[in-house]
Amino acid sequence: MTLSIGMLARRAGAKVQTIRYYEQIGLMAEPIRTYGGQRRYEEDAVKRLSFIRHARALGFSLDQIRNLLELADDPKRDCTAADSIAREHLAAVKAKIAALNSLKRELIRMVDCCDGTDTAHCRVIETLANHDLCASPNHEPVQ
Amino acid sequence: MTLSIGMLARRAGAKVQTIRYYEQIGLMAEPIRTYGGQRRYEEDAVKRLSFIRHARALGFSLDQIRNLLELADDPKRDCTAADSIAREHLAAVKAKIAALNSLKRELIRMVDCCDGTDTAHCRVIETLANHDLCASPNHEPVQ
DNA sequence: CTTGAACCTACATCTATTGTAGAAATAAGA
DNA sequence: TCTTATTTCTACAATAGATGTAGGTTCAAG
Ligand SMILES: [Zn+2]
Ligand SMILES: [Zn+2]
Ligand SMILES: [Zn+2]
Ligand SMILES: [Zn+2]
Repeated sequence: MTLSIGMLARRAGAKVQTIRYYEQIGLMAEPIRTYGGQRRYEEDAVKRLSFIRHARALGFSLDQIRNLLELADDPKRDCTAADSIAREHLAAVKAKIAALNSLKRELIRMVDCCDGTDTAHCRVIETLANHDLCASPNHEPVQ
Repeated sequence: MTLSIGMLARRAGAKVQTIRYYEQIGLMAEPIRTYGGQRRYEEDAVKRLSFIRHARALGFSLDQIRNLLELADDPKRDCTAADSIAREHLAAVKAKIAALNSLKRELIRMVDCCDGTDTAHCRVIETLANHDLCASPNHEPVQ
């Protein structure tokens, strides 16, 4: 029993286009085709795609996922490499949280300090026009 | 005294390409040109570009910035609209922090639970392959 | 055999830049 | 005035990770 791309999409929680995109960038293997040229997938494609979607939901990049899949395909291998990809991602998530918390504090200050009259005296506009009104000496890039 | 695009870039902390891009999408006005076709900016371009870069550093989207600039150009206007753009952005930042904190907890669990033998028994790989091993019932998209 | 749903490829779009190539302009020094 | 190094110009491509569209084909059920 093989699956059409639409059935695979439903089984793994992905869009059809996304599956074709993953195939295009070499993350999913090219499946067999019907005589008419439509893709037909085996059961293991569901596993692989679910792995990818779950890892995406947890914020891993497609490049990290590519590496994790390669490691997972080699079951006897020491898992240090896999763990360090996760730790690297965790570190990135922590850094992003820190940067966003800094933004959050600054935005709260802006919003709270505005007495809400006209834009000529709006604290939001003033702060954006003048970094000296910010509390933090600089802003880390968020993405 | 007018400024070349490179001088403007240095004054406002932007890349030359970025300035041309902002002009292309209508965020910066088209400046006058020399006979040879090079851009020459007035002093107010520094202000406008600095505003944009500062707002970007605080995470506002170019669309939000476009609206903020339009509001700022009309000083007698009630600043409610400006404030609500900031509040909307603040809400998005808070939501992103919450989603990232959820990811962080899950990643810590994965990393901490792995006893680090081979990939066949790696908790990181296992968790990515099976959402049932996750603590949270679902993962909010982060971006 | 018909028909509607699903599928195909190829391309465009989104955000916010950044990089490149090849040509032209400018500013400073000789 | 001439040379030369730096800057600027346009146009296009690339980045990440999908998603949307157009126009055409295939599949499966009745
Ligand atoms: Zn205000
Ligand atoms: Zn600031
Ligand atoms: Zn492990
Ligand atoms: Zn999960």
